[in-house]
Amino acid sequence: MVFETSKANAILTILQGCNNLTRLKKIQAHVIVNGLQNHPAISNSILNFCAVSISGSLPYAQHLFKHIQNPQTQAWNSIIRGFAQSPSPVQAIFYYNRMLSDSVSGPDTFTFSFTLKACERIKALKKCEEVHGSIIRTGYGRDVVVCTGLVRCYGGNGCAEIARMVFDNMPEKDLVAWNAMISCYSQAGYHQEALRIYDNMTNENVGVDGFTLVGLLSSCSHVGALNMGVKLHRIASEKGLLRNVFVGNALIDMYAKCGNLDGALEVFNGMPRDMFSWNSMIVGFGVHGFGDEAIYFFNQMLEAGVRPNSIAFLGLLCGCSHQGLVEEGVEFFHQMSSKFNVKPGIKHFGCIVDMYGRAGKLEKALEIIGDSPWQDDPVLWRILLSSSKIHKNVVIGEIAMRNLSQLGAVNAGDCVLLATIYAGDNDEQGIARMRKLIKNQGIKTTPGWSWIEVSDQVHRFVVDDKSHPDSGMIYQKLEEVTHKATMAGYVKGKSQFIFHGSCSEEHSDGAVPIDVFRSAIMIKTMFKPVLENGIVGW
DNA sequence: CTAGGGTTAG
Repeated sequence: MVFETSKANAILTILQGCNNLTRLKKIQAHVIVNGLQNHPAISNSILNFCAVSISGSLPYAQHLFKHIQNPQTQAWNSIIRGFAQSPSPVQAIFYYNRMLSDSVSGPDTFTFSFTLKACERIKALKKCEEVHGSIIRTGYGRDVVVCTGLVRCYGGNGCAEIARMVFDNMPEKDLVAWNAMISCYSQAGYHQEALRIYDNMTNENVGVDGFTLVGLLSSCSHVGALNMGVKLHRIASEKGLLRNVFVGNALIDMYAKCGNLDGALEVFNGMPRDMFSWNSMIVGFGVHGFGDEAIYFFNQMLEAGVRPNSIAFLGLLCGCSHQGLVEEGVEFFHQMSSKFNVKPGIKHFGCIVDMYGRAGKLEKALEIIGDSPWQDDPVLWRILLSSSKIHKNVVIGEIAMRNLSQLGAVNAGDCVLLATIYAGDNDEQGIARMRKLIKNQGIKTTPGWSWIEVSDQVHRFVVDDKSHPDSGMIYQKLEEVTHKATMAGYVKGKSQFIFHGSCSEEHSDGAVPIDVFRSAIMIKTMFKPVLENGIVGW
């Protein structure tokens, strides 16, 4: 077929600047008038626009595709790519299947990339494996981009080990490939591995960019690797990446999770902000018990014109709960749905139950559970049970336990909690009942663990852990710290009150000397598993 | 000249 080159080129230029469907259809009419509807570059360009562009139309792309007699690889790629990024990625896989079975055009690197994207999004592990086979058979197994797609696809399907194998077998790895491996580990929760990848990549001269830092920082937040985080902060600063919102947000979150709220604030002040930035600040202050600050940032966010979502409220309510700001918490809880159109989830109810519970308003807490759509979930009852323990309330404690029992959700921690309540009431029979319950039902305890970062290494440990070579020295130091804290007013078993500095009868004035606060944080960290399982003295 | 990698809750 012969086409008029000058006209075809003119139309192609116009097509490149096209940004909406109505205009495209006008150009298309022009194409037909000039007999260019079968010009390969033009028909591909039109199809690609409809399939891929945000202002295109996938149904229309499908319609066009149907009328192509022998679709070439590029046409298949357009339609597969379009569906891979659409709300229904399965369709991309249907087209891929049809391409392999019906078409003479074979898949290329683009086909595999787009198909893998679809597999990743719909979690089609079987298909991913099958595509992997085709990739190897067709000789694309050494392509960096295709392999990066495989790494992501396996990673997103919960197969981090296989992702790692694909990664290790790549003949050459560029920065994007390294970043994909890091974020794969980070998102799968293999934080130590993510950080270790960074050590390997520094030897390879591929450099570091914002993507690298975001993945690594996210892992630092999760394992509390503050020293490492600070090191990454310095790199971000050197590379001029502090005004990158993704990097900034990851830094804010890292500092906040590690308890360095000043550090979080410093980053926050020097960058453009989005919803993530505000949420990280609110949640950061909230989970560390700074309710006033959480409220302050919440209000600032509203002033900045950012609409709060459910996470913002989670941080806010958590802060109110931990600081004992009951009135404020209740007010925000109501405003959630009435003013901001955010539906409270189970965790928001959990905050409110916890808030009333800590404040000693156990009947109110019970009422909230009754009014919530989550009476069939053990979580709220368990919060009520631990509130009952704080306030030594046998009646409500037993109600909570009865509900847990009816749900078949009783665990060892629950029994310990109720037993502690009985102990406060000198109810020997009650204690014995709980002891028996644990024994008879064979309810297992999962040991809690904690961690501490020494230079760049994060050490994990459990209760009574003696596995560390320096364990003798460690326990000696712990003894020393505990002694100092006790001298300053720390009471064993009451650390959660000291930690939050308010809302308890023992420390009702809320005035806690700063060194006690620091020690309490250390003790809280070191005894975290003990406190959470409530095993002390059991 | 159509590819691949990013943050908050749990």
